Amino acid sequence: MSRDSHEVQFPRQSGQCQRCDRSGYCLGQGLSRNAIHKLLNISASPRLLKRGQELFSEGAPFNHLYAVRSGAVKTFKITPDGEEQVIDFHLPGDLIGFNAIARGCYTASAIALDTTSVCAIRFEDLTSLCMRSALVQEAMFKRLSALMTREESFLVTIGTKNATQRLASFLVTLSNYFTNHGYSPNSFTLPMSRTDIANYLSLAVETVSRTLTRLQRETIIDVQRNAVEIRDRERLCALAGNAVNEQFTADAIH
Amino acid sequence: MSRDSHEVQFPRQSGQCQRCDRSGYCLGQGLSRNAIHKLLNISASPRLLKRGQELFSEGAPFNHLYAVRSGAVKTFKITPDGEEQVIDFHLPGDLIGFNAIARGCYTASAIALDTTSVCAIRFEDLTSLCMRSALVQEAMFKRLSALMTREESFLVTIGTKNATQRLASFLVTLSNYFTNHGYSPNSFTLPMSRTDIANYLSLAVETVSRTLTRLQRETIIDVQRNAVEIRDRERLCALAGNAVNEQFTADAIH
DNA sequence: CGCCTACTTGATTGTCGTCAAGTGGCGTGG
DNA sequence: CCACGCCACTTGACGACAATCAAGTAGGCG
Repeated sequence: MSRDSHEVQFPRQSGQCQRCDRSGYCLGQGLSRNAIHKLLNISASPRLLKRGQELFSEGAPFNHLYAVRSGAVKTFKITPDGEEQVIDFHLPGDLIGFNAIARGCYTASAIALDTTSVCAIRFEDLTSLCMRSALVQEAMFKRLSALMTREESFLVTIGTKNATQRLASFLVTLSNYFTNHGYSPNSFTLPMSRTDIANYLSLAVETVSRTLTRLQRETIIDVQRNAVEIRDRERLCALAGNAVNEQFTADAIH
Repeated sequence: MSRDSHEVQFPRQSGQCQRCDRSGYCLGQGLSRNAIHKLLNISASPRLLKRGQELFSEGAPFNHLYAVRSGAVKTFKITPDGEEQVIDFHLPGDLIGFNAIARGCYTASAIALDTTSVCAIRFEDLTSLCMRSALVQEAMFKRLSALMTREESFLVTIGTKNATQRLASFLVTLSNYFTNHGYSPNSFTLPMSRTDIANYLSLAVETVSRTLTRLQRETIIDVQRNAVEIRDRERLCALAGNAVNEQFTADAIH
């Protein structure tokens, strides 16, 4: 890192992976205790980011993957006309930076949406660990594959769904994440702004706002600022899935 | 393969990778001669598909990656409402099936758009090769990463560009592919139908047709059936990139 | 208290999807 | 060999959904 001026330096915390409550999780579930221990030897120290602080920027040389421990991160690109295109949101348990492997430099910028703690994992170390542990290698391939699958289905979402369905999918995805991580499925806080959501879902901010309002009027959700409550999971999922019938939308307009 | 009834059987050809004119290429450039030879030992026999024949189908158990040797393949999903969503087109040199690693079954179906020859690569063999060769492992990671980057930028295309820009991007991408593979950059044949293009670019068939016509009227391209000729690469790239000025579109309408 | 930013709400426009009617190439069968 | 029918594609008319433009509201922070 000493010469890596493109990446922001953060104060080192005392704890290592051993102290992390997600010990080993960041490289994939299904790893044996043994594999986790091997892993621990290569893990770098955690870093703390304040809201709005940059983790890495597009084009910067790639050396580390980052595992999100807490908080939230968005990755994004700036299009030639100066618009921000949000690529993805990353929550605890996510690993960021895989895109950079091929080119050797990050293909997007990453900033913290909130106070965030990340573990830097030297990619060089990780690949050498993969050479020694078939389990870790398998976990890496699986993780990369899962990310591709995720992007692929997101692509289908953007390509085929309308604004309401996109928002619904987005909320359901978030809810599922929170459920899987032991939080309340039906009541959570959006770590990102409306503009971020809009840029992520390829919609205008106004459309996001209007659609959320409509979902609220339909008593499907309740939104107070960034606090979301899912009131009718049934209907939300129906919309997210593939609502063929759009009467809802028609009704909701009036 | 004996129990793999979900995958279509094709007559085995006499040649192995040794006879393939793309020897070793399928697992990534940058591999040493040595690595390629290791690779050759694990490569399975090539298969021949006729136009419209299925290589694998969504949900079938995953055992093989497929390297396209010649021809063209499309991967697609069927949405709940019965529509076909084209995920990607695959040309010679491409490796198909990475998405399946995580779940253990294919996440999309694949069919040949034309007479096509593919090499089946047993994933199990490939991972074990990765354990023995750091070069192959690196190539695999890079390839997966490159695929993610590609999907990511395609996502930006779908999310931010209009019909004209999407078509232009599509044509430029194809042209670049042909250029990189030693074919004419400005004159090629589309292996896929208008409907496939539409499903891929998330547009209506009619829009694809209209837009191609418009590009032709503007003397940017020339389309005769599936034969495409790029007449004004300059303007096509301008449209594909990020044409801020849309006068072209305005003009072309009349 | 006041400014600034984030968000909301309304009015209008435009792009693209849908519906509908052609056109043309190609294979099949008489 | 021609006629027919099928399918892929084209072209036109219309309407809908979401973007844009514009104004207004409400928190958060100095």
